[in-house]
Amino acid sequence: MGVTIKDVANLANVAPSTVSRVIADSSRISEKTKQRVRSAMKELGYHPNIIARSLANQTTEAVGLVMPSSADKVFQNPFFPEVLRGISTGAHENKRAIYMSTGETEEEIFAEVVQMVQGRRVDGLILLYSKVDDQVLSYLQEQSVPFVVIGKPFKHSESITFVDNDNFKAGKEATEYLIESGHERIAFIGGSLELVVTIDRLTGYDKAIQKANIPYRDEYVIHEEFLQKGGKEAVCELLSLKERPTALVVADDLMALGVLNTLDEMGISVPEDISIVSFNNVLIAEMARPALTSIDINIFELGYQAVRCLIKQIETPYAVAEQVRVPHKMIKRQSCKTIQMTKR
Amino acid sequence: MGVTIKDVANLANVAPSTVSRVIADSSRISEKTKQRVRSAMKELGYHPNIIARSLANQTTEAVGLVMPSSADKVFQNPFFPEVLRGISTGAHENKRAIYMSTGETEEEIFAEVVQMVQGRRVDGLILLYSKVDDQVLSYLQEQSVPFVVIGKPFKHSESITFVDNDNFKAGKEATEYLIESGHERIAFIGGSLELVVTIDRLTGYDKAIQKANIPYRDEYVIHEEFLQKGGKEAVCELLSLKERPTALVVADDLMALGVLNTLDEMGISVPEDISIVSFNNVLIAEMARPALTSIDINIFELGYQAVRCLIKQIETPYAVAEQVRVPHKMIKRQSCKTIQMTKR
DNA sequence: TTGTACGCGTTATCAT
DNA sequence: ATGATAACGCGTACAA
Repeated sequence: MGVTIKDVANLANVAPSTVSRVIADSSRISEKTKQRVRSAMKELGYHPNIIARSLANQTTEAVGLVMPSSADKVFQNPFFPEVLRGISTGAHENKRAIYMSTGETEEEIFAEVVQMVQGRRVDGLILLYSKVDDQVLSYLQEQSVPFVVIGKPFKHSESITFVDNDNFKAGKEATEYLIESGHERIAFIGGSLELVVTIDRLTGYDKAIQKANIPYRDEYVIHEEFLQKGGKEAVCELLSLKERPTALVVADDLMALGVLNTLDEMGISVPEDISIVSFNNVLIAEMARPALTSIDINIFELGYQAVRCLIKQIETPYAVAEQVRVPHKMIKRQSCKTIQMTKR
Repeated sequence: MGVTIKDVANLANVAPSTVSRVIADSSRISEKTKQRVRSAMKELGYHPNIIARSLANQTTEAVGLVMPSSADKVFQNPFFPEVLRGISTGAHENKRAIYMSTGETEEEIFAEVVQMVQGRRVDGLILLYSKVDDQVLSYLQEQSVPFVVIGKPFKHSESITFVDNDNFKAGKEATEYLIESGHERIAFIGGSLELVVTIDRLTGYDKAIQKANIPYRDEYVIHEEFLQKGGKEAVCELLSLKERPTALVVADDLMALGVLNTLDEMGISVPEDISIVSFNNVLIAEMARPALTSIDINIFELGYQAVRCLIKQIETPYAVAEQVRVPHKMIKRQSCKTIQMTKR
């Protein structure tokens, strides 16, 4: 079918190996021969067969992306397109292709990862999630395949390369901001406790209220999915309490949007009655009414840095694990209000 | 390094070709041998090298995705994650992997496509956009590589397999709905005229007002980017007119959100002062306040059907081009209002 | 039913 | 500086 290295070799009157060297721009080939070979390549419309090259030199120039298991729901969250954009940019700068997992259940995804790795389809992988007891992660570790986690691994994080925000600090700052604004009845609406990001932000929240001598209340901490539906359900729970919170720390913008709309339906206004700080600062945070005060976690950079780390790992085997902290920043908008201090 | 077909053959005391046949579950191998080989594979932890397989049988079991050139902006639109979800689901059902382009400029993307195709990295491609005079499309046609366009190709659409909505009809219906609600001063805010989808919806709009004997006004037709920023700019233009429109057909939910917020800032209320119908019905259409009346174009299905068509094309060479129309449906919400008829 | 031998397109090693 | 040849791991026509 296609034109191969042999065809080029014939036309240029050289050996196939010479053509190969010209492709690699080897310094041991005379400039004259290079010219001849190159014009032969052009004339024939030659393009190297990447598959054959991969087989010969055991490298693919491709990185694998492992999506979270609930792929159907996950794409609804703007986090993923944005992190994908960062990854895409990084991959492109490093001339790497992207290979995506398509599985939906955990088992399917695991099988795909094994395929990618053992099938030598990719040189390394990026995990777009981080959860407790992940078999994919264990597998990659024992195979010693280069990989990077976006988010902090639950265990052995010292020996794993990961890119993450300081979610503890972010959670703490969000909460402190509300405390400084005079709030004391502050609730936390987070995602699943299986996700390390939830744990970190919650711990930060905890630390902040503790530091301010505000008692921790179990009924003020709610866990739902990272979607607006989760936000809705959380609000219903919280508003049924005797002592309603005056402020909410919501672990995701999309959830916060659900919260916003539910509160609106119930005639509770933000920020007059309830203040909200959320996380991620995706587009909708700005577009919401009122616009949401949100912690910008620089999602693009998470993806971009993940690729950088991965390439580094691929190119320098036995490199030590690297931990990258992407800085966050609170973007203040209209969803928070200072209230009267109740004591002292 | 890894364990190969030969290792398995040795352990099972058979020839490598026998192992290969067991993998393919050939009917010409005795059940007894199969068992023996399989247990050998298990014992050694064997996994086929997909790269080698690809080289041998000239197939990759992977499909390539070509993103639009302005990758940075494009991911902000919820259209893409959703179509990606459809593609991902379809690919998974067909046991195909996904390769994504990472280039940003048109030239980069073109080079990548050539790599994918000539490098035999993919068996076929899906174009996630459709624009006038696309060199990628021309290239794929002349190479006779299986490919599917999401959206309608501008030229030669009969000979190209594509998956699209009936955007003409959708544009017409949206406009007719407003006309039936008593509106006559109806503006159209669309994306770039380079995009076929814009052309189709605009033509539908045109047809509808023509049919209703409403004169076409140049100043009522505006083209901006498919983002909320575009929506904002469009509104400013329209509201500076002497005769302000009473209704808007906005070609994208995200733009509509921009429109909504801009109108809000200017103290113009929706739907009391201006009615809006938009397209795509992504999550934010529902979450916007007021919730947007939007034409649901079934984005997931666009992606899903695209994969189906592509696989079909890959598996049956020389198949005729197929055109799939994904049905749309208007979702009525709170952004439209019936107004007093002015004449007759 | 199973084995032998060659080809897929490239790179790498060893000659020259 | 260049050529011949052997891998890379698998599929398959042909032989047995």
